[in-house]
Amino acid sequence: MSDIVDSIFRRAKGSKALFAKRNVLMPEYVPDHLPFRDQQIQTVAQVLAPTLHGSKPSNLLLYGKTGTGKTAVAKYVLSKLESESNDPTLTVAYVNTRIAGTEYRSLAEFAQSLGVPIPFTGLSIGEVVSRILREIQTKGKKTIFVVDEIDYLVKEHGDDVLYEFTRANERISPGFLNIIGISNDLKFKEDLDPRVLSSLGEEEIVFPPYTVEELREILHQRAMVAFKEAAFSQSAINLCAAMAGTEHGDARRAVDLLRIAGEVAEREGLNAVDDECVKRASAKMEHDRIEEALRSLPLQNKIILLAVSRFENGANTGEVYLSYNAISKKMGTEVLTQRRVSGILAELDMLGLLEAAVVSKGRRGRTKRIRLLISKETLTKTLTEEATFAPMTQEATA
DNA sequence: CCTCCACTGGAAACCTAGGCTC
DNA sequence: GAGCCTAGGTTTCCAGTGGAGG
Repeated sequence: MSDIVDSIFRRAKGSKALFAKRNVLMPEYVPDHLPFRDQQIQTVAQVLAPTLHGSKPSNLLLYGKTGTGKTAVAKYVLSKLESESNDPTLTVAYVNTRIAGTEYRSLAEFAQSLGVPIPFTGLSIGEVVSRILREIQTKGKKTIFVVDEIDYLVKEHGDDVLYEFTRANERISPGFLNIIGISNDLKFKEDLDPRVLSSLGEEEIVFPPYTVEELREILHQRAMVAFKEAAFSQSAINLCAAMAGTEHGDARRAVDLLRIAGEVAEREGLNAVDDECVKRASAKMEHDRIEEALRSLPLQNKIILLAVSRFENGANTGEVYLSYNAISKKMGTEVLTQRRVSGILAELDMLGLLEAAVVSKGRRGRTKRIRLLISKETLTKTLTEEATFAPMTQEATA
Protein backbone atom coordinates (compact mmCIF):
# COMPACT_ATOMS: atom_id res chain seq x y z
CA MET A 1 0.00 0.00 0.00
CA SER A 2 2.69 2.46 1.01
CA ASP A 3 4.56 1.52 -2.16
CA ILE A 4 1.70 2.92 -4.15
CA VAL A 5 1.67 6.11 -2.14
CA ASP A 6 5.44 6.41 -2.48
CA SER A 7 5.35 6.05 -6.21
CA ILE A 8 2.55 8.57 -6.56
CA PHE A 9 4.50 11.10 -4.58
CA ARG A 10 7.65 10.37 -6.45
CA ARG A 11 6.05 10.81 -9.82
CA ALA A 12 4.44 14.00 -8.61
CA LYS A 13 7.85 15.39 -7.82
CA GLY A 14 9.26 14.20 -11.12
CA SER A 15 12.07 12.38 -9.34
CA LYS A 16 13.14 8.76 -9.54
CA ALA A 17 13.91 6.01 -7.04
CA LEU A 18 17.54 5.58 -6.08
CA PHE A 19 17.24 2.47 -3.94
CA ALA A 20 17.19 -0.96 -5.47
CA LYS A 21 17.17 -2.83 -2.15
CA ARG A 22 16.82 -0.47 0.72
CA ASN A 23 16.67 -3.25 3.34
CA VAL A 24 20.37 -3.97 2.73
CA LEU A 25 21.06 -0.78 4.66
CA MET A 26 18.69 -1.51 7.53
CA PRO A 27 20.27 -2.15 10.95
CA GLU A 28 18.97 -5.73 11.29
CA TYR A 29 20.26 -6.93 7.92
CA VAL A 30 22.97 -9.62 8.02
CA PRO A 31 24.94 -9.79 4.75
CA ASP A 32 26.14 -13.13 3.28
CA HIS A 33 29.68 -11.93 3.51
CA LEU A 34 31.23 -10.04 6.41
CA PRO A 35 34.39 -8.25 5.29
CA PHE A 36 37.35 -7.88 7.67
CA ARG A 37 35.94 -10.37 10.14
CA ASP A 38 37.43 -13.57 8.68
CA GLN A 39 39.63 -14.02 11.72
CA GLN A 40 36.70 -13.77 14.14
CA ILE A 41 34.41 -15.91 12.02
CA GLN A 42 37.07 -18.58 11.81
CA THR A 43 37.61 -18.64 15.56
CA VAL A 44 33.91 -18.78 16.35
CA ALA A 45 33.51 -21.59 13.85
CA GLN A 46 36.42 -23.52 15.35
CA VAL A 47 35.05 -23.15 18.84
CA LEU A 48 31.59 -24.33 17.80
CA ALA A 49 32.75 -27.12 15.47
CA PRO A 50 32.53 -29.90 18.12
CA THR A 51 28.77 -29.39 18.04
CA LEU A 52 28.70 -31.24 14.72
CA HIS A 53 30.00 -34.37 16.49
CA GLY A 54 27.40 -33.94 19.18
CA SER A 55 29.77 -32.80 21.92
CA LYS A 56 29.65 -29.58 23.90
CA PRO A 57 31.80 -26.75 22.61
CA SER A 58 33.50 -24.25 24.91
CA ASN A 59 31.58 -21.26 26.13
CA LEU A 60 32.45 -18.10 24.29
CA LEU A 61 32.62 -14.40 25.02
CA LEU A 62 32.60 -11.78 22.27
CA TYR A 63 33.80 -8.30 23.16
CA GLY A 64 33.77 -5.06 21.28
CA LYS A 65 32.20 -1.64 21.00
CA THR A 66 28.88 -1.07 19.26
CA GLY A 67 28.91 -1.57 15.52
CA THR A 68 31.98 -3.82 15.40
CA GLY A 69 30.11 -6.81 14.03
CA LYS A 70 29.80 -9.04 17.11
CA THR A 71 26.14 -9.87 16.72
CA ALA A 72 26.44 -10.19 12.95
CA VAL A 73 29.34 -12.66 13.23
CA ALA A 74 27.52 -14.75 15.84
CA LYS A 75 24.32 -14.90 13.81
CA TYR A 76 26.24 -15.62 10.64
CA VAL A 77 28.21 -18.57 12.03
CA LEU A 78 25.20 -20.01 13.83
CA SER A 79 23.02 -19.96 10.75
CA LYS A 80 25.77 -21.82 8.87
CA LEU A 81 26.03 -24.28 11.73
CA GLU A 82 22.32 -24.93 11.73
CA SER A 83 22.20 -25.58 8.01
CA GLU A 84 25.30 -27.78 8.21
CA SER A 85 24.07 -29.94 11.04
CA ASN A 86 21.43 -32.59 10.54
CA ASP A 87 21.00 -33.14 14.26
CA PRO A 88 17.34 -32.45 15.13
CA THR A 89 18.24 -31.86 18.78
CA LEU A 90 20.41 -28.85 17.98
CA THR A 91 18.71 -25.70 19.20
CA VAL A 92 19.94 -22.16 18.84
CA ALA A 93 18.37 -19.43 20.96
CA TYR A 94 19.11 -15.74 20.72
CA VAL A 95 18.10 -13.16 23.32
CA ASN A 96 19.07 -9.53 23.66
CA THR A 97 18.80 -8.93 27.39
CA ARG A 98 18.57 -5.17 27.17
CA ILE A 99 15.66 -5.35 24.78
CA ALA A 100 14.01 -8.13 26.78
CA GLY A 101 14.28 -5.81 29.78
CA THR A 102 14.08 -7.99 32.87
CA GLU A 103 15.86 -11.16 33.83
CA TYR A 104 12.54 -12.99 33.86
CA ARG A 105 11.65 -11.94 30.33
CA SER A 106 15.09 -12.87 28.99
CA LEU A 107 14.70 -16.36 30.42
CA ALA A 108 11.11 -16.63 29.24
CA GLU A 109 12.25 -15.82 25.70
CA PHE A 110 14.97 -18.41 25.93
CA ALA A 111 12.47 -21.00 27.14
CA GLN A 112 10.11 -20.17 24.27
CA SER A 113 12.83 -20.87 21.70
CA LEU A 114 13.28 -24.28 23.33
CA GLY A 115 9.57 -24.86 22.96
CA VAL A 116 8.82 -24.58 26.65
CA PRO A 117 5.76 -22.42 27.27
CA ILE A 118 6.32 -19.97 30.11
CA PRO A 119 3.50 -17.86 31.55
CA PHE A 120 3.78 -14.12 31.19
CA THR A 121 4.26 -13.82 34.93
CA GLY A 122 3.94 -15.83 38.09
CA LEU A 123 6.93 -18.17 38.14
CA SER A 124 10.09 -17.59 40.12
CA ILE A 125 13.37 -17.24 38.28
CA GLY A 126 14.51 -20.53 39.78
CA GLU A 127 11.45 -22.31 38.45
CA VAL A 128 11.99 -21.02 34.92
CA VAL A 129 15.63 -22.09 35.06
CA SER A 130 14.77 -25.59 36.18
CA ARG A 131 12.10 -25.94 33.49
CA ILE A 132 14.65 -24.96 30.89
CA LEU A 133 17.20 -27.43 32.22
CA ARG A 134 14.61 -30.21 32.48
CA GLU A 135 13.67 -29.68 28.84
CA ILE A 136 17.31 -29.88 27.77
CA GLN A 137 17.87 -33.03 29.77
CA THR A 138 14.76 -35.00 28.92
CA LYS A 139 14.91 -34.23 25.20
CA GLY A 140 18.72 -34.39 25.06
CA LYS A 141 18.81 -31.01 23.38
CA LYS A 142 22.12 -29.61 22.21
CA THR A 143 21.56 -26.00 23.09
CA ILE A 144 23.48 -22.89 22.10
CA PHE A 145 22.25 -19.82 23.91
CA VAL A 146 23.38 -16.46 22.56
CA VAL A 147 23.13 -13.79 25.25
CA ASP A 148 23.46 -10.43 23.55
CA GLU A 149 24.29 -7.44 25.75
CA ILE A 150 25.20 -9.83 28.52
CA ASP A 151 26.87 -6.95 30.35
CA TYR A 152 23.43 -5.37 30.77
CA LEU A 153 22.01 -8.55 32.29
CA VAL A 154 24.87 -8.84 34.76
CA LYS A 155 24.86 -5.17 35.68
CA GLU A 156 21.11 -5.04 36.26
CA HIS A 157 20.39 -8.45 37.68
CA GLY A 158 23.66 -10.08 38.71
CA ASP A 159 25.22 -13.30 37.50
CA ASP A 160 23.35 -15.89 39.58
CA VAL A 161 21.49 -17.28 36.59
CA LEU A 162 24.66 -17.55 34.56
CA TYR A 163 26.25 -19.39 37.44
CA GLU A 164 23.37 -21.88 37.50
CA PHE A 165 23.65 -22.42 33.76
CA THR A 166 27.39 -22.95 33.71
CA ARG A 167 27.21 -25.34 36.63
CA ALA A 168 24.30 -27.37 35.31
CA ASN A 169 26.06 -29.11 32.47
CA GLU A 170 27.03 -32.28 34.35
CA ARG A 171 23.40 -32.90 35.26
CA ILE A 172 21.74 -32.45 31.90
CA SER A 173 23.60 -34.99 29.76
CA PRO A 174 23.02 -36.16 27.03
CA GLY A 175 21.97 -32.62 26.21
CA PHE A 176 24.14 -29.60 26.87
CA LEU A 177 23.86 -25.87 27.28
CA ASN A 178 26.49 -23.74 25.63
CA ILE A 179 26.58 -19.99 26.18
CA ILE A 180 27.82 -17.34 23.78
CA GLY A 181 27.94 -14.00 25.59
CA ILE A 182 28.16 -10.75 23.66
CA SER A 183 29.31 -7.64 25.50
CA ASN A 184 29.81 -4.01 24.54
CA ASP A 185 31.64 -3.34 27.75
CA LEU A 186 35.25 -4.44 27.84
CA LYS A 187 35.43 -4.20 31.62
CA PHE A 188 32.36 -6.33 32.13
CA LYS A 189 34.45 -9.23 33.43
CA GLU A 190 35.07 -7.30 36.64
CA ASP A 191 31.42 -7.62 37.66
CA LEU A 192 31.52 -11.37 37.22
CA ASP A 193 31.97 -13.98 39.92
CA PRO A 194 35.35 -15.64 39.22
CA ARG A 195 33.71 -19.06 39.01
CA VAL A 196 31.31 -17.82 36.34
CA LEU A 197 34.08 -16.04 34.50
CA SER A 198 36.33 -19.08 34.28
CA SER A 199 33.51 -21.09 32.77
CA LEU A 200 31.95 -18.44 30.57
CA GLY A 201 35.21 -17.07 29.26
CA GLU A 202 36.72 -20.38 28.15
CA GLU A 203 37.19 -18.70 24.80
CA GLU A 204 37.23 -14.97 24.20
CA ILE A 205 37.29 -12.95 21.03
CA VAL A 206 37.84 -9.23 20.83
CA PHE A 207 36.33 -7.24 17.97
CA PRO A 208 38.43 -4.17 17.15
CA PRO A 209 36.71 -1.09 15.73
CA TYR A 210 36.72 -0.81 11.96
CA THR A 211 39.23 1.56 10.40
CA VAL A 212 38.05 4.24 8.00
CA GLU A 213 39.38 2.24 5.04
CA GLU A 214 37.47 -0.83 6.16
CA LEU A 215 34.28 1.15 6.64
CA ARG A 216 34.70 2.54 3.15
CA GLU A 217 34.96 -0.94 1.69
CA ILE A 218 31.96 -2.20 3.70
CA LEU A 219 29.85 0.73 2.60
CA HIS A 220 30.92 0.31 -1.00
CA GLN A 221 29.84 -3.33 -1.05
CA ARG A 222 26.50 -2.54 0.54
CA ALA A 223 25.90 0.45 -1.68
CA MET A 224 26.45 -1.64 -4.82
CA VAL A 225 23.52 -3.82 -3.79
CA ALA A 226 21.32 -1.27 -2.07
CA PHE A 227 21.34 1.43 -4.72
CA LYS A 228 20.61 1.42 -8.40
CA GLU A 229 23.51 1.85 -10.73
CA ALA A 230 25.22 5.24 -10.57
CA ALA A 231 22.87 6.36 -7.81
CA PHE A 232 25.73 7.22 -5.47
CA SER A 233 29.10 8.92 -5.72
CA GLN A 234 32.30 7.43 -4.36
CA SER A 235 33.05 10.60 -2.47
CA ALA A 236 29.73 10.35 -0.62
CA ILE A 237 30.75 6.85 0.51
CA ASN A 238 34.13 8.14 1.62
CA LEU A 239 32.51 10.89 3.60
CA CYS A 240 30.17 8.47 5.37
CA ALA A 241 33.13 6.28 6.28
CA ALA A 242 35.15 9.21 7.53
CA MET A 243 32.34 10.58 9.64
CA ALA A 244 31.52 7.22 11.25
CA GLY A 245 35.22 6.44 11.57
CA THR A 246 35.84 9.32 13.90
CA GLU A 247 32.98 7.95 16.00
CA HIS A 248 34.98 4.85 17.07
CA GLY A 249 34.56 2.87 13.85
CA ASP A 250 30.89 2.09 14.26
CA ALA A 251 29.71 0.26 11.15
CA ARG A 252 26.06 0.43 12.12
CA ARG A 253 26.27 4.18 12.29
CA ALA A 254 28.04 4.35 8.95
CA VAL A 255 25.36 2.24 7.31
CA ASP A 256 22.56 4.27 8.90
CA LEU A 257 24.19 7.42 7.65
CA LEU A 258 24.33 6.10 4.11
CA ARG A 259 20.71 4.97 4.18
CA ILE A 260 19.47 8.31 5.46
CA ALA A 261 21.61 10.12 2.92
CA GLY A 262 19.87 8.02 0.28
CA GLU A 263 16.48 8.96 1.67
CA VAL A 264 17.43 12.62 1.63
CA ALA A 265 18.58 12.38 -1.99
CA GLU A 266 15.40 10.63 -3.03
CA ARG A 267 13.20 13.15 -1.30
CA GLU A 268 15.07 15.98 -2.96
CA GLY A 269 14.59 14.32 -6.32
CA LEU A 270 18.32 14.06 -7.01
CA ASN A 271 19.86 11.60 -9.43
CA ALA A 272 22.52 10.44 -7.00
CA VAL A 273 23.63 10.57 -3.38
CA ASP A 274 26.34 13.21 -3.02
CA ASP A 275 28.40 14.75 -0.22
CA GLU A 276 25.75 17.32 0.50
CA CYS A 277 23.18 14.57 1.20
CA VAL A 278 25.55 12.91 3.65
CA LYS A 279 26.07 16.15 5.54
CA ARG A 280 22.34 16.72 5.56
CA ALA A 281 21.79 13.15 6.78
CA SER A 282 24.30 13.61 9.57
CA ALA A 283 22.56 16.78 10.71
CA LYS A 284 19.20 15.02 10.53
CA MET A 285 20.49 12.12 12.64
CA GLU A 286 21.84 14.54 15.20
CA HIS A 287 18.58 16.47 15.22
CA ASP A 288 16.55 13.27 15.55
CA ARG A 289 18.82 12.12 18.35
CA ILE A 290 18.21 15.32 20.30
CA GLU A 291 14.46 15.24 19.74
CA GLU A 292 14.36 11.61 20.75
CA ALA A 293 16.42 12.33 23.85
CA LEU A 294 14.06 15.16 24.77
CA ARG A 295 10.94 13.12 24.22
CA SER A 296 12.12 10.24 26.38
CA LEU A 297 13.04 12.51 29.28
CA PRO A 298 11.04 12.26 32.53
CA LEU A 299 8.59 15.10 33.12
CA GLN A 300 10.67 16.77 35.81
CA ASN A 301 13.75 16.89 33.60
CA LYS A 302 11.72 18.53 30.87
CA ILE A 303 10.44 21.20 33.23
CA ILE A 304 13.97 21.88 34.41
CA LEU A 305 15.18 22.25 30.83
CA LEU A 306 12.35 24.66 30.20
CA ALA A 307 13.39 26.63 33.27
CA VAL A 308 16.97 26.79 31.99
CA SER A 309 15.79 27.93 28.55
CA ARG A 310 14.31 31.09 30.07
CA PHE A 311 17.77 32.46 30.76
CA GLU A 312 19.39 33.76 27.61
CA ASN A 313 22.90 34.07 29.01
CA GLY A 314 23.12 31.16 31.37
CA ALA A 315 22.20 31.00 35.02
CA ASN A 316 23.26 29.42 38.28
CA THR A 317 21.57 26.66 40.23
CA GLY A 318 19.65 28.99 42.55
CA GLU A 319 18.17 31.02 39.70
CA VAL A 320 17.19 27.93 37.76
CA TYR A 321 15.59 26.48 40.87
CA LEU A 322 13.48 29.58 41.42
CA SER A 323 12.32 29.56 37.82
CA TYR A 324 11.68 25.82 37.95
CA ASN A 325 9.67 26.32 41.11
CA ALA A 326 7.45 28.94 39.48
CA ILE A 327 6.80 26.79 36.40
CA SER A 328 5.99 23.73 38.48
CA LYS A 329 3.49 25.64 40.58
CA LYS A 330 1.83 27.02 37.48
CA MET A 331 1.61 23.60 35.93
CA GLY A 332 0.43 22.10 39.17
CA THR A 333 3.15 19.44 39.18
CA GLU A 334 5.11 18.19 42.14
CA VAL A 335 8.04 20.39 43.18
CA LEU A 336 11.37 18.66 43.80
CA THR A 337 14.02 19.78 46.25
CA GLN A 338 16.98 21.84 45.15
CA ARG A 339 19.30 18.96 45.94
CA ARG A 340 17.46 16.80 43.44
CA VAL A 341 17.29 19.55 40.82
CA SER A 342 21.03 19.95 41.17
CA GLY A 343 21.41 16.23 40.54
CA ILE A 344 19.14 16.33 37.49
CA LEU A 345 21.14 19.26 36.09
CA ALA A 346 24.22 17.06 36.34
CA GLU A 347 22.37 14.27 34.49
CA LEU A 348 21.28 16.63 31.72
CA ASP A 349 24.90 17.73 31.43
CA MET A 350 25.91 14.09 30.91
CA LEU A 351 23.31 13.78 28.15
CA GLY A 352 24.84 16.80 26.44
CA LEU A 353 21.60 18.77 26.48
CA LEU A 354 23.07 21.49 28.64
CA GLU A 355 26.34 22.45 30.21
CA ALA A 356 26.57 22.61 33.99
CA ALA A 357 30.10 23.52 35.02
CA VAL A 358 30.91 23.99 38.69
CA VAL A 359 32.38 27.45 39.26
CA SER A 360 33.34 29.45 42.30
CA LYS A 361 32.31 33.06 42.57
CA GLY A 362 34.37 33.83 45.62
CA ARG A 363 32.40 35.51 48.31
CA ARG A 364 29.27 34.93 46.26
CA GLY A 365 29.58 31.23 46.76
CA ARG A 366 30.03 28.15 44.67
CA THR A 367 27.49 26.98 42.13
CA LYS A 368 26.97 25.53 38.65
CA ARG A 369 27.07 27.77 35.63
CA ILE A 370 24.27 26.42 33.46
CA ARG A 371 23.86 26.96 29.76
CA LEU A 372 21.51 25.32 27.26
CA LEU A 373 23.37 23.43 24.52
CA ILE A 374 20.40 22.87 22.24
CA SER A 375 18.35 25.45 20.42
CA LYS A 376 15.45 26.92 22.33
CA GLU A 377 13.24 26.38 19.27
CA THR A 378 13.88 22.64 19.19
CA LEU A 379 13.14 22.46 22.90
CA THR A 380 9.86 24.36 22.85
CA LYS A 381 8.75 22.66 19.65
CA THR A 382 9.35 19.20 21.09
CA LEU A 383 7.81 20.00 24.46
CA THR A 384 4.72 21.56 22.96
CA GLU A 385 3.83 18.17 21.49
CA GLU A 386 2.89 17.26 25.02
CA ALA A 387 -0.45 18.73 26.02
CA THR A 388 0.70 19.54 29.56
CA PHE A 389 3.33 21.90 28.21
CA ALA A 390 1.24 23.75 25.65
CA PRO A 391 0.24 26.62 27.94
CA MET A 392 3.77 26.90 29.35
CA THR A 393 5.64 27.30 26.09
CA GLN A 394 3.40 30.08 24.80
CA GLU A 395 4.26 33.02 27.04
CA ALA A 396 7.76 31.77 27.67
CA THR A 397 9.06 34.97 29.20
CA ALA A 398 6.23 35.55 31.66
C1' DC B 1 46.03 35.25 54.90
C1' DC B 2 41.38 34.54 56.51
C1' DT B 3 36.19 34.55 55.78
C1' DC B 4 32.28 33.12 54.42
C1' DC B 5 28.96 32.63 50.46
C1' DA B 6 25.95 29.44 47.83
C1' DC B 7 26.10 26.01 46.79
C1' DT B 8 28.18 20.80 45.74
C1' DG B 9 27.92 16.10 46.27
C1' DG B 10 28.18 11.91 49.49
C1' DA B 11 25.32 8.96 52.49
C1' DA B 12 21.43 7.10 54.25
C1' DA B 13 16.60 7.00 55.03
C1' DC B 14 12.22 7.00 52.77
C1' DC B 15 8.72 6.01 49.26
C1' DT B 16 6.60 3.98 45.52
C1' DA B 17 5.36 0.88 41.81
C1' DG B 18 5.90 -3.01 39.50
C1' DG B 19 6.91 -7.67 39.43
C1' DC B 20 7.38 -11.89 41.74
C1' DT B 21 5.71 -15.41 45.29
C1' DC B 22 2.71 -18.18 47.64
C1' DG C 1 -5.43 -11.74 45.73
C1' DA C 2 -2.58 -10.36 49.51
C1' DG C 3 1.99 -9.94 50.78
C1' DC C 4 6.86 -9.54 49.89
C1' DC C 5 11.00 -7.77 47.46
C1' DT C 6 13.57 -4.88 44.81
C1' DA C 7 15.06 -0.95 42.04
C1' DG C 8 14.94 3.58 41.17
C1' DG C 9 13.76 8.03 42.34
C1' DT C 10 13.53 11.39 46.00
C1' DT C 11 14.24 13.67 50.42
C1' DT C 12 16.93 14.74 54.47
C1' DC C 13 21.05 15.82 56.49
C1' DC C 14 25.40 17.61 56.32
C1' DA C 15 30.39 18.09 55.84
C1' DG C 16 33.19 20.31 52.37
C1' DT C 17 35.00 23.94 49.23
C1' DG C 18 37.30 27.69 45.50
C1' DG C 19 38.25 32.02 45.59
C1' DA C 20 36.63 37.43 45.71
C1' DG C 21 36.59 40.52 49.04
C1' DG C 22 38.11 42.03 53.27
